[in-house]
Amino acid sequence: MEGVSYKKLILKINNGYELYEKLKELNLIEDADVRWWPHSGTFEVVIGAILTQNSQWTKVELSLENLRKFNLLNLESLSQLDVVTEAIKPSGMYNQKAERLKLLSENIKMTFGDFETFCAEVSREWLLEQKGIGQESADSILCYACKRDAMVSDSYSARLLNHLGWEFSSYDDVQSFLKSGIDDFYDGEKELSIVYAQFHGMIVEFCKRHCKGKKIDLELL
DNA sequence: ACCCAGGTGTTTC
DNA sequence: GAAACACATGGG
Repeated sequence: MEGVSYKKLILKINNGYELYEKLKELNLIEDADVRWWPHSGTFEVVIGAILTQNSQWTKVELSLENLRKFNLLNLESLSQLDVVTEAIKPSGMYNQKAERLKLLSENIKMTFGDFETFCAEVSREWLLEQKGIGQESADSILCYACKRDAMVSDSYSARLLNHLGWEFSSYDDVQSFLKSGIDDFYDGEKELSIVYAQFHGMIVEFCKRHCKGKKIDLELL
């Protein structure tokens, strides 16, 4: 294939909804995979949200495979610190993460009893009180495990928006921008929670392909 | 040998 | 508050 020429254009994005529409044109996620995060709606998402912190998703998949192999993907088994630590080594920072998974699973059991009740009743505030769960992980869990209307922001979102000419100083600011316009212009075809879920998914998929560190190729936008 | 990856908590100014 | 650091592995 000779000289694929990309058309470079200065993209003017005024709010989150315009970015959402732009990304949608690129077919970054499969239609069938409605919520994008693997095994959305299951406890595995909660574990993945911790494991993926500052590590590559491909490594998280290895850790999740190990956990699955030893039947550790459940609230009861995560208390077994030693085996869990061993299983999640591929995704790094395993001592911290294993300790935090143990604490989190124990607190979920103590406060909600089971995962279904947790999903139905947990609040963002409760999640933020847990050691090892910050704003991004809290929103990821709400959005992809509990299927709530939560817009996840992350370093990819900030980086992408930076390259589009926007600067933000906090997680909240980036999140607000991403949500801006969506309530007003959204046509109601799908649930809002799925719009948010896919929006963040598309940002990640786009950046995984076109953003490396501080570099980014916006040719495709 | 360096920088990075679907962050968070702690310490220090 | 913000800035610096630890956490830890494996790929480019």
